[in-house]
Amino acid sequence: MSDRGVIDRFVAYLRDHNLPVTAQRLAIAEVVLGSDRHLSAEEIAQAVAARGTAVGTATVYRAIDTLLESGLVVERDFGEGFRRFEPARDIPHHEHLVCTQCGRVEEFRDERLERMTTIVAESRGFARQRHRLVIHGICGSCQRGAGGAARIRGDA
Amino acid sequence: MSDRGVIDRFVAYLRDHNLPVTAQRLAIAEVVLGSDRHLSAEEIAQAVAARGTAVGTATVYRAIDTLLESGLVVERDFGEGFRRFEPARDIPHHEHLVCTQCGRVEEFRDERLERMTTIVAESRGFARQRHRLVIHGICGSCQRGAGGAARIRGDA
DNA sequence: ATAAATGCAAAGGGTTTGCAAAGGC
DNA sequence: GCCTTTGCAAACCCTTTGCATTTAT
Repeated sequence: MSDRGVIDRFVAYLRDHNLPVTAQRLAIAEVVLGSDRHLSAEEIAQAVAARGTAVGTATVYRAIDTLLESGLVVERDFGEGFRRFEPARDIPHHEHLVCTQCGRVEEFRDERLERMTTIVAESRGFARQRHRLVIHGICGSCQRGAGGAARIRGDA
Repeated sequence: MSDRGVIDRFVAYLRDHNLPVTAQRLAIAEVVLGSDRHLSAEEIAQAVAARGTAVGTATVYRAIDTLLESGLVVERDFGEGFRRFEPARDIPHHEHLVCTQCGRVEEFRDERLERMTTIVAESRGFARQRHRLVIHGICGSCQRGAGGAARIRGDA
């Protein structure tokens, strides 16, 4: 299930920074790094609790901070009013396709887009740093009438 | 300053929906519809107060809801932890370029991008509804060393 | 032994809601 | 006059912080 190698890298990061390797940090790291979804802080807490080692909310957020600082996890904001987190995989950068019905998130990569953003930014005098593209639509299974659930705050 | 025509359309919308045309709604509509910036709820409240007619926070949010429903205003989420609002101009859709230093927001339009998002969505079985692209970078004046201020929450 | 992490609960920021008072139609 | 809006304050959600206690090293 969870990729041992990534956990080891997190432990190495903790050691490097003289940060204690606690059971809570490990449990949280295993959940986030082992997930292929974009988890919210609450979902992380629930998943950790489901494994038998419940942790406090503050601990989840503090562990997430550490994971973000380690670079092993990245945060996402889909305009839901809260953040989501996902393992920073080898993929250098990718865009998101979000189902407005069930909340499912798919990823994709497009190099043309990458180039295009640089050109646009420069044409307006901006030094491009990064970009973010989210396409909203209805996924295949929802189009076929599978009852969805999640609701996200509309943004243009 | 504010475009009378748009206000009239808002009044027409209110009439059409049997919603009272109150001084507060008008003041808020004039501020939002007359602005060329992306205002936060708080900024709207301040601007309205500056005009001499202070309104409560709840009223600002409720009036914004009405403006959104009327289609005359659209909301934006730049990952700052709160929403911003801008008049829905004739521009059908546009992207944003945000300065990570001073917070300045510029808009632009790109048709190729529009098409590209439809193609990508369809290739993955999604029925495209809308998309959102934000490019982060450093604007010209900040590159030349003008002290910025605003800080936005990092998102990839 | 020491410095840091944990948990809890309280605080914090943006937004929403309940309800009595005010006001448009 | 009836029904909606307003304002205030309390409630809400997500997130952060303070502090006593537990824990890794």
